[in-house]
Amino acid sequence: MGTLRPEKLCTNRKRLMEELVMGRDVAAQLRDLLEKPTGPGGSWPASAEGLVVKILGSFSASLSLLKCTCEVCKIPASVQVGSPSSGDRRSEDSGESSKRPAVKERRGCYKRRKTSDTWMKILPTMEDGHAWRKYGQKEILNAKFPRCYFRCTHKPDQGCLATKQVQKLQEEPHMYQITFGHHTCTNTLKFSQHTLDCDPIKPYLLNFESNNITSDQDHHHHPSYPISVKTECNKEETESNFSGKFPVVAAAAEGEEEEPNMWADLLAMRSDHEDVISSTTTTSSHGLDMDFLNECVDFERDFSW
DNA sequence: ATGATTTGACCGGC
DNA sequence: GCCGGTCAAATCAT
Repeated sequence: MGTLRPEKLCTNRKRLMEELVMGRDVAAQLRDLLEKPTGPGGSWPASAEGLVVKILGSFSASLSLLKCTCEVCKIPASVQVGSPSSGDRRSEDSGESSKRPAVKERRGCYKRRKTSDTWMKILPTMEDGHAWRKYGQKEILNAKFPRCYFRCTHKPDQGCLATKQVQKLQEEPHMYQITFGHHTCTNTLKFSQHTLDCDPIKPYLLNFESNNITSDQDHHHHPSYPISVKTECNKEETESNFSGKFPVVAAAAEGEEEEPNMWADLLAMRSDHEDVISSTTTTSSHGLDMDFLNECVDFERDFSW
């Protein structure tokens, strides 16, 4: 786990909030601007682009700061979970075993993959830009929350063997310990394994700093890094039973209290690029929506870091 | 109807 | 033998 000196952490958080508030204000300005009639040919005034640049710059700085405050660790998966062999034993697993009719013979039906090609991070969001399909959930010894298992949705069509394991941290339920496997599919929506390995946020910083949201690169690097504090489970009654659907989507759909769906509008502005939204995870293009900013502000206000 | 999720069983590594 | 990862039928959601 990375550590940061408390005073530095405090400064970073303050700057983070300043950046986010500024971004929010500029976004509001942009909203007002976009509500006005468009210019000839349906184009937006040049000042809109300036505001967009400002917003992106603000987010870029914020993400940089977040990068410092988030604990992002690179621990070999082989040592990822301190699971001392001691501890309470679960006994229900070996209970009555014939509720299911005639399970077909599965002896030797699969090989457990080596973990050498996996890597673990602790992030505030489950989302990583890939499309995943949940295939299992398991209670883990000495862990309060179950571990969820996901595989790449492109396994059937591209044979991608990537899997990821997501587990809420016991101490910090809004943080997720995520173990990634390597993607072999070509449908990476946001960033490659390598870039994620270096820094989960960096690709977006690069993109932001390009200040060119309509460039062709946007096909693969649109500024929608799903950093969101809305990482709650989709079902309240099963706090640990989150589904594979990314919560940001729900967050965006829940209805904004004060801000319209500006990011949808912004994306629409770039809609001359086909089909940015090509999979379920791209619905997280709302990931940087106003809810996030509002929550950050609320979070800062309510929570003494 | 189809695809996604849930969940108990199965399997392999330690 | 225990524990965690995976399978796959059942169930749910759209």
